[in-house]
Amino acid sequence: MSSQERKKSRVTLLDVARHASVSRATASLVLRKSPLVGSETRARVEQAMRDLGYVYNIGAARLRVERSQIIGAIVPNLTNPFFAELLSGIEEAIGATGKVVILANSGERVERQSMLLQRMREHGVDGVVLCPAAGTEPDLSEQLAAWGMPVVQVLRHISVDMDYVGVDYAGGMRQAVDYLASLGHEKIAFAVHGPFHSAYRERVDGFRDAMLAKAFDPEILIHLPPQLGEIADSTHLLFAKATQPTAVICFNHLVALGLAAGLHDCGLTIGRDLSLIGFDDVADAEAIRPRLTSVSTGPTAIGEMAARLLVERIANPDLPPRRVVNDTTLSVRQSCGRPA
Amino acid sequence: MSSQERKKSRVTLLDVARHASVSRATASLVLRKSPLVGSETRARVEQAMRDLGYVYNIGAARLRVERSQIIGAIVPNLTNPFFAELLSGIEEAIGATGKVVILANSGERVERQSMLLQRMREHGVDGVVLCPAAGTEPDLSEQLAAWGMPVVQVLRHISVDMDYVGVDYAGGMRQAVDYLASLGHEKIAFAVHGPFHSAYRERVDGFRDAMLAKAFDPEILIHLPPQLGEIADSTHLLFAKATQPTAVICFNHLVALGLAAGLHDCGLTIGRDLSLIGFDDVADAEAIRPRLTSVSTGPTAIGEMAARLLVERIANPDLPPRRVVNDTTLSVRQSCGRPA
DNA sequence: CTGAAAGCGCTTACAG
DNA sequence: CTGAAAGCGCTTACAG
Repeated sequence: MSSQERKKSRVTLLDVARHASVSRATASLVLRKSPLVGSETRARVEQAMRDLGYVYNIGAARLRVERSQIIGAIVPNLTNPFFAELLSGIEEAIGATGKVVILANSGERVERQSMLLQRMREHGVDGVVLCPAAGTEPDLSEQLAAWGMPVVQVLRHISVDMDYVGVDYAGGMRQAVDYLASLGHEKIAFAVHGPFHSAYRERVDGFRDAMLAKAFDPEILIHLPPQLGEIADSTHLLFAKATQPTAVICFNHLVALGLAAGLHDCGLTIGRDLSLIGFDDVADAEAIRPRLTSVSTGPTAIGEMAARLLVERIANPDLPPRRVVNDTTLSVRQSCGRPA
Repeated sequence: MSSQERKKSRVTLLDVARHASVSRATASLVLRKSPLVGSETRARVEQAMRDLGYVYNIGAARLRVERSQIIGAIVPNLTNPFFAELLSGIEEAIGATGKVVILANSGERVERQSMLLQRMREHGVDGVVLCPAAGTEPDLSEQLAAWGMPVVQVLRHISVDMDYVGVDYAGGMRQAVDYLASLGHEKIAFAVHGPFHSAYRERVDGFRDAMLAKAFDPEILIHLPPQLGEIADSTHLLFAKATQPTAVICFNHLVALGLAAGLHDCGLTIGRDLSLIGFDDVADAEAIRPRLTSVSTGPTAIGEMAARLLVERIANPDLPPRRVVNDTTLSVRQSCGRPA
């Protein structure tokens, strides 16, 4: 079928109305399932739609009502399985409402993020779920407000003026530290990496607070490079500080994977020579041996929740800003033992 | 800002035109960077756009020209890191053309996939990149053609009438088998799982052909359950056949991860007691110890290629259907040795 | 280069 | 329940 034929064969609501011998207004009411239309008429119209192969044109409808049924989702890194799970939760929940999600990857770049927001705005998205790129200025929030763009921040926050769905990183750190302390550990390192943002700060602060609460040295922070392969090869950094840790908490799933591999390379046995706790608990925590004890943050559920909040926000723009902070759970598996 | 104020403050092209003392037509030409407009006029119009905070309304434009600048991407499983990388390639390449991608997850369910295609059609997508759910009937292709919907199949194909971008699974199998044979292996198992589709068939057929070419027994197929945890616990199935394999090729990355873990649980050393080859080579092949020798399929590049083909197809609907089949590369690492 | 006009496919009062 | 009409914001000939 050539594109010309296609264009000619476009069936409109008026065609449907004529075929069913009703007015266009009535056909439109049937389309939107209005109770104003009698069931016999409705059936006739629906039959006409089938007969003619009618396709609803949301774009045209949108021009009248100010609602596109499209929402945007911007994440800093699609390749990270953690964000993939987040996205999967967003898509699931948004799809369930009959809407559709435009996906974009900011690649942790602020200018690219601006461009994407602008593009989404031109597409008339009803709102966006945003995991702000590291370095995003707080005043982005004012711009978005000036645009009248409903947004919910997810996992990272830049402003208290916008909805936020995230996780209780401090609580997670406490769970990890308390658990290690119960095993007898006192010299606990926190292995971090990646760019600086609210979730980074909350994890580090949470770690320090949890350590201080136990009167442990809160300053054993190990800075690791961003790439998976490089992390494994940087495992020696764990032992480069004055204090030799007997346990290490990982910033996230990538750090845990990398260190697990690196420790193996060093000939060290996890759980015996050194205890290891993961964070963010993505599916393959199960695939590491020994199985990785991990603080679970439930990215899928967070994505669903963020989507739900956005839908509410769109329906009711004047709601005060909300914060939803999910609890973490500690999944005890086999990577921690008593200090050597 | 209330939603009412927002509506009132909508700046249209006509406002811009008046502000710049030109006609709406001229303003429209400036918008689309037509060379017909003089540079002085152009500058005045652009200034007016800035002054007024004009936002281009793609939806309205779309109603005139039959092009939404939206494309759809449907994958069977977002959570699988392999598909996340694919998607990342698609998003990247589509974004580079200024278009936007609507993402959806079929969850490997055919009816859901139909619903998603219909929904995307109502949104007027210019085309879709589809990784068809297992069980998709070939006649979906006819329906899509009747719709006049440009589509490129990716990774899995259901019809020769539509563009396809995939990987040379048979070639990959040959690489794996030949490599193992060069190490002295003859009893090689293929560990499969998941639903049936073209990529499944091509891998299995490719495995058999490669084995037959070496005059090895081509029938050591091990069927594993779909979930990561269950795979590890099913490792004993490798040894339940009459012939005990000395090496196993994994259907994909999940199988490789699961079996690596399971073999560890059985007290077996990979590369010494049993050789293991992965397939699909996602990032964490590096995180397994020993490092996993793997057949790389490059999902990101495939996503980019599929996006590029779709853009071409949209521009030129009458092109004959094309097939792009990427070569795999064998990444030799440390999980294979000589037979025990 | 510009202006006036038609039209894309829908929704929404409004009068019947 | 129905019909006629206006309008959402843009693009596209067309005549100047």
